[in-house]
Parts: sequence; structure tokens; C-alpha cells
Amino acid sequence: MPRVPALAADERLRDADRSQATILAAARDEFAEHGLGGARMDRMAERAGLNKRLIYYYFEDKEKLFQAVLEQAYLDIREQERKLNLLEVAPTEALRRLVEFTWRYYLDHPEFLTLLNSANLHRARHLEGSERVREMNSPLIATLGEVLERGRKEGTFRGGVDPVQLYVSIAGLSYFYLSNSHTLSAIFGRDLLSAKARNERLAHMCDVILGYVLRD
Amino acid sequence: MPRVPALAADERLRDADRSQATILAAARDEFAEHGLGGARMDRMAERAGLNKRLIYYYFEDKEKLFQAVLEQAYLDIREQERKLNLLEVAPTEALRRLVEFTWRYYLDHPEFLTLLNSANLHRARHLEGSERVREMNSPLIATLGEVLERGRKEGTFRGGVDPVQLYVSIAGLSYFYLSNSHTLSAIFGRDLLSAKARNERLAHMCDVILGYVLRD
Amino acid sequence: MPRVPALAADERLRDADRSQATILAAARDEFAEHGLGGARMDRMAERAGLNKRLIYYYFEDKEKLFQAVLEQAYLDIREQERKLNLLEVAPTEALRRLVEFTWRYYLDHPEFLTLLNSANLHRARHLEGSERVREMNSPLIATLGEVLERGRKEGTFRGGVDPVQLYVSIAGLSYFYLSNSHTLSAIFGRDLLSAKARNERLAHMCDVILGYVLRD
Amino acid sequence: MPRVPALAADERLRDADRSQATILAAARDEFAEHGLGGARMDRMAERAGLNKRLIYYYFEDKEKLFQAVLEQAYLDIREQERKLNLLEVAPTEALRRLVEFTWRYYLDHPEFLTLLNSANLHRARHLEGSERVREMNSPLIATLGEVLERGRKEGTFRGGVDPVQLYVSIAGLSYFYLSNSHTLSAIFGRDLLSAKARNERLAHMCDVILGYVLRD
DNA sequence: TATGAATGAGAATTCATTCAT
DNA sequence: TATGAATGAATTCTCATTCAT
Repeated sequence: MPRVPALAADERLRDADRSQATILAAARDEFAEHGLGGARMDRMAERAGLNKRLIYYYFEDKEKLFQAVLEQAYLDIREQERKLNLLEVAPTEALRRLVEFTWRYYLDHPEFLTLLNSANLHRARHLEGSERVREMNSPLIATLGEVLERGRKEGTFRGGVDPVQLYVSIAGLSYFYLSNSHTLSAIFGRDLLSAKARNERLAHMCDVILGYVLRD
Repeated sequence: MPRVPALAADERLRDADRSQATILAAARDEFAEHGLGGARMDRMAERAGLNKRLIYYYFEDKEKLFQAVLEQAYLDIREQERKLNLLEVAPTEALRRLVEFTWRYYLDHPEFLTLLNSANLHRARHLEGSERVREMNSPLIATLGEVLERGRKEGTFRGGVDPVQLYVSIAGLSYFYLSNSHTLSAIFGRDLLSAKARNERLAHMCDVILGYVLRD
Repeated sequence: MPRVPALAADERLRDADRSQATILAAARDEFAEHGLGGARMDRMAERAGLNKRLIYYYFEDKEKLFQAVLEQAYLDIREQERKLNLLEVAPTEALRRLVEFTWRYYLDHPEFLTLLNSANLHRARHLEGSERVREMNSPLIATLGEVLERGRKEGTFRGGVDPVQLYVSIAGLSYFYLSNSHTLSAIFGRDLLSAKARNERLAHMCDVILGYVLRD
Repeated sequence: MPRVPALAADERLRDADRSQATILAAARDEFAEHGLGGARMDRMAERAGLNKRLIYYYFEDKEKLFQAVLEQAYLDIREQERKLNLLEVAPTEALRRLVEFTWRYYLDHPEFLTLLNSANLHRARHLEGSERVREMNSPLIATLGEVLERGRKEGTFRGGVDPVQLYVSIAGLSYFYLSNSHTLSAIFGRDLLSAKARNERLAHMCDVILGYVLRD
């Protein structure tokens, strides 16, 4: 005779999902802070407030867990990008929004940068099997291509711009600055993360990207 | 009592130097391939063909070894940059040379990228103590500043360009593309390292940087 | 409150019996393949297609489960032996039947051999409590004793043959050959399980046993 | 300036050998007592009075260690068998010696029996790679074949006896009795290891083997 | 300068078992 | 009767580091 009402099964299900999500978040932070090699399963369990064994129960092993974390990370950024509605504003505005969004996202999600770094250190072997990741990412390039095309038709943008190249450049301008801010700050003896420095960087990047795309 | 005749003092020294250099190279490769957390002292010794104990003899511990590797890496790239003689050619040509060199260097030294990534994952704590690194790097910014100033005076370059921002952008355009080439290739389903793709990227980057600096 | 109509009491029981039998068979195979130490409760559940928790529900723990498996194994072989009706044929024929049966049974039930090995590795502590096992086994020796006695009276068998010794010898001749067939095959570089080899072994064993028992 | 005399290098070597031998003995006992699955690396280290890490240093992993233990075990019994000098005595005496030796050896080395059992549980995969084991074992069969041949020529032995079959029978008669003495004692309710029982068994086995081989 | 032997702390992973329903 | 979720205690194996010469 169950003491709780009929929702029990649902509850249990929801618990399982919640546990998995908690683990995933804890793992993401741990991987982001220490890299794949430096991350500790013990610390993840502690961060999640759950038994270490449970991580293996749900994710099999460290490698598979990392893969799950990566997929989740891409899922998140691409979902946010979709919300920018780049096709509903003027092309120039669309590009500016993308540059700003990318900058903001990397700034707010430093873990995304280090996760990418780890993935690349291991030659993206964690993405190879994943078709989901490719599916997730192609819409972005399609959208960017459309923006460029509309700008060109309108007469504001130059022609012949490859959306993949442009996306990589937009991302790279933010990425290198933020991912390497520690070494760069040490090297150039100047705080690159002060509010002023950040504003300057954003302005610079807009100038660079728009300077390249806009017709003279 | 050694059975082989005593070596001349400087001969022994030369052996010592050679051993250190061998270790450093082995360590660089190991750190580059596996990251700081994933690198194994055992493998370094094996790569170097020397006893593991010797690594400790010369470099004290893993952290210090990583620091030494990093310093060596910066030393090398900055030395190569110096050879570009950017002040002896026209400003536009100087910028183009810098873009090309950076691209080329990252392409030829993929280990440099992963070393930087590792250093940043650990918040550059390996550079903090090192004054040498700052000293190494400032001349580059000074030179770039001079190039920009001469371009501006000449009338070819726009004014108000921060050499640090520009350097970060130049580096970032190559860095992101190459450092993340594995994930990007997986994500966009397109080989970013084919000869054709590489040429296109280089052309694109020159366009972006010069498009930004040149006066319309 | 179950959504399916209540089962008749005996139907539920039958399900319970079936589950227990399924578990027992799965456990027997798992113990036989991996030994007591190497057997995995998880795998048993999987083999049985039942929830792991159920094994504990019915058998309390791994040790008790092993004991149950062992008892079942003895129950089976002794029951088969009873069916030989050794007292209904001539003594010589009875012995030949026992040798053949033992050989055949070990050949068809390799799991019996490994279960015995495991039991002995653990010094038979799984049988100590079990009176059932002794009860099961004594009739065999009694029967064999009778066969020998009849043979002696008849004049075909020599006297003074201890039925326990003889039974151990009959079992041992088959057991060692089959239980160690892998190492022996490896050691002597000759397949001991080919049809020809098996026939030869059976003939050899009959010769040995009858050669010993029969009066010259 | 070394404080110990020039033998140092030898000393060290001997230490390494001694450590390996100590580990091997500890591992043999542990495997024999608990089987491959139940053996604990920790306990081996404790038994050996050496650091657990050292076991991995010398033997790589548990599987390889087991293999080394097995090879050592075969090496030992075959070496002892060689010392029997079976070709220097009369054929009947030679067989009796072999039966007695086998019995004695199994009695004195119960670990040999359980090691064999473990090896067979794992289908002798630990011997597959090992050519040494085959080499070790073939001389025994050759010797036994010669004994049988000489007995036949002499007129005391029957012809057509396969030395492999005979060897397996000799071993099996002792093996089953001793390896399963625990279950057999429990089952038949009679102590099979008392001095009296042991003497009776040995006499029985000689009777069985010689009864088979000798011409009537 | 160079090395083989040795170690303690810790890492990923496993396992029998229990909880809650 | 049956099950998915959860756990604590091991267990195998790894790693940076030190010893002794």
C-alpha cells in the first residue's frame, strides 16, 4: 500500500532526470576548470552532492561523460543563438548582434572555452561519433549565409564572403582574447578583463568585422 | 671510480646541456599532446631516452618543467618574429608579413597552441613568476605600434588602432581556426586543413586585417 | 492497488517458482563460467532477464545463492545416476555403465566440474551446513558397494575393493581429463576433445577400471 | 664516493631478483587460496612485505602475474619429476615411483591443484602464449613412453598403452581425491586426509595403475 | 651525471547490497 | 512480486616523486 499518491512513478523518473542533470552540470564545471585529464570523478560527485557510483550508473565512464557534457554545451549555445532571430533584423544589425552575442556568451560561459580546448586537445574524438552535434550546428551557418546574401542584395555587404570563414573569424576574435586572457594579461602587463578593456575589445571587434563585410 | 677516462669539464657540461634540451623537447611534445594534466613523466623520460630521475634532477618537478617548456616556446616564437624585420618594409607589407608569419608558425607548431591552452587552463600561473616572458614579449608590441604609427603618418592606415588589440586579433584569427580545427571540421563537416582551405583562410585573414587598418 | 486483476494464489506461486528456477539457472552458468569470485550478480540478473534485487529477495546473498546452486547440481547428477538402475544388471555391466555415465555427464555438464572446483577452492564451506547433500550422496556409495559385493560373490570381481575409493577413481579419471582439457591440450599440443580422442579416453578408462576390479 | 664496495651493482640486481621471487611466491599463495577472481593484489603485497606498486612494476598486471605464477609452478613440478630418473630403474618400479611422486607432490603442494583449476576455469588462456610450458612438459611424456616401451619389450607390460592417457590417469587419480577432498569428505562423511586414508589411497592407486599396465 | 628500485597517495572503476516504492 | 535509483567499501591500476648508489 503506497503512502504517496499515484504520481510516484513520475516523481521517480523526474528524480533520475534531475540527478543526471545535476551530474552533467557538476561534470561540466569540473572539466572546465581542470581539463579532461585533470578532472576528478570524485570532485564531480562532491560538487553534485551525489554518489560517485551514480555517475557511472548513468554515464558509463569519464570519456562518455565528457562527450555528454560537450554535446550539452553545444546544445546550449546554439539554442541561445537561435533566439537572436538574425533573419528578422537588417543584415548589419544582424552581424553586430552575432558579434556581441558571441562575446557576451564567451564572457558569461568561460567553461565553454575550456571545454572546447579540451575537446580539441583530444582531436575532437568525443564529437566524432556524434551526429547530433553536426545537426545542431549547421542551422547557424545557414542563417549566417542568408544574412550575408541579403546584405549583398541590399548593396550594403560585399560579395564572396564565406559564412564559415566569417563565423570562425567572429568566434576567433572573442575566443583568443578571452581564452588566453590570463597569459595575455601576464605578457602585456595590462588587465584585459577590466570593464573598460572589455568595452574597447567589443568595439574593436565590431569595427574589424563590419569593416571587412561592409562595402566601402 | 669511473672506468672511462674523466671527461673535460666543458665536455661534461655539453652533455648536460644536451640532456636538458632533449628533456625539454620531449616534455614539450608530451605536454602538447596530452595537456598538463594528461602528460606523463614516464613517457617524457621514454621519449627523451633518459632516466626519469634525471628530469627531476634538472627541473625539480612537473610544474617547473611545464614552466620551462612554456618559456622556451615563447622564446622561440618571439625570436622568429624578430627576424621578420617589420620595420624595414612598408607598413602594409609589414602587417601582411605578420599575418602570414603567425598563420605559418601556428601551422608548423601545433604544439604551441596546445601549450598556450594548457597555460590558460591553469590561469597562466606558470607565467606569473616569470619576468623573462614579459621582457620577451614587449618588443613585439612596440614594433607593431611603430608600424601602425608609420602607416598612419604615411596616410595609408587609419588612426587610433591599439597595437595590442590588433595583435590579439591577428593571432586570434589564426589561432581559433587551427586550435579548433578538429571540432570545427566535425561540426561543419568540411576539412579545414586541406591545402585549398588553408589558402582561403590566409587570404580571408589578410582581407579582414587589412580591411580594418587601411583607410578607405 | 494493482491495475491487473489479482492472480490466483497458485498462479502467483508458479511465477515465483519460475523466477527462482530462472535465477538458479542463470547463477549456475555465471558461477560455472567465472568461479565464485569472478561471478557477477549483475550479469546473473541480466542472464535471467530479471531485476537484480529479486535475486536478493529469493536467495539473500551471493554465498547462499552459490550454496543453492551447488545443492541443485548434486541433486541433478545423483538423480540421473539413480536412473541407471545399477542393481538390475550384471556387476561388470553396472561398472561399465557407471564409468560411461560419469564420462557422459561431465562432458555434457562442464559447469558441474567448475562448480565443484569452486566449492573446493572454498574448502566446501558451502556444503558444511547442508545435510541434504550427504543424504543425497550416500545411496550411490551403497549401491556401488552392493554391485562390488555381488561381483565378488559371483566370482568375477576381486575382493576388498572400497566403493568410495573406486567411485573416486572412476570420477577422477573423467574429471581430470575434462576439467583440465584446456591446459592439457595446450601442454601436450593435441586436441583432447576431438571425437576420436574422446572415444579413446572412454575405452582407456573402462580398461583401467575393469582391469582393476576383475579377477584375473 | 660510494660507501659500499664494488659489489653494489650485483647486490642491486640480486635485490631485484629477490623481490620478484618474493612477489611470485606471495602471488602463488594468494591465487591458490582465492582463485584468480578472488585473489587480491593488496594482500599479495602484504604477504610479500613489498609495495603493491612494485608488483605492477615487475609484472604489469594481474593477468600477467598469474601467467608467471603458472609457468613457475609447471617449471617446479617438471623439474622434480626429472629428478626421478625413471629410466634408470625397472619399468614397474618406474611407474610406481611416478604414481607415488605425483601423489606426494600434490599432497605437499595443494596450491598446484588450485592453480590448475583456476587456469582451466579460464580455459588455459594464460598458457596459450607460453611456448615455455609446452617445452617443459614434453620430456615427461617422452620418458613415460620409453618406460612403457621397455616394459613391453621385457614382457612385463601389455602393449598399446598411450603414455598421454596413462599420465592423465595417474594424475587424475591423485588429483580428484585431493583437489576435491573437502567436498568428498563432506559428502561421504569420512575424513579422506587422515594418515590411514592417505595410505589406503596410495595403495589403491598403485593397484589400479599397475593392474592396468601389467600383463596378466 | 646517471639509473634501477621502490613508494604513498590517489585515480578510475567495480561490486555486492540496500532504498523506496 | 517486482524494479529503478542509489550507495559505501573495495579493487585494480596509475602517478609523481624519492631512495640508494
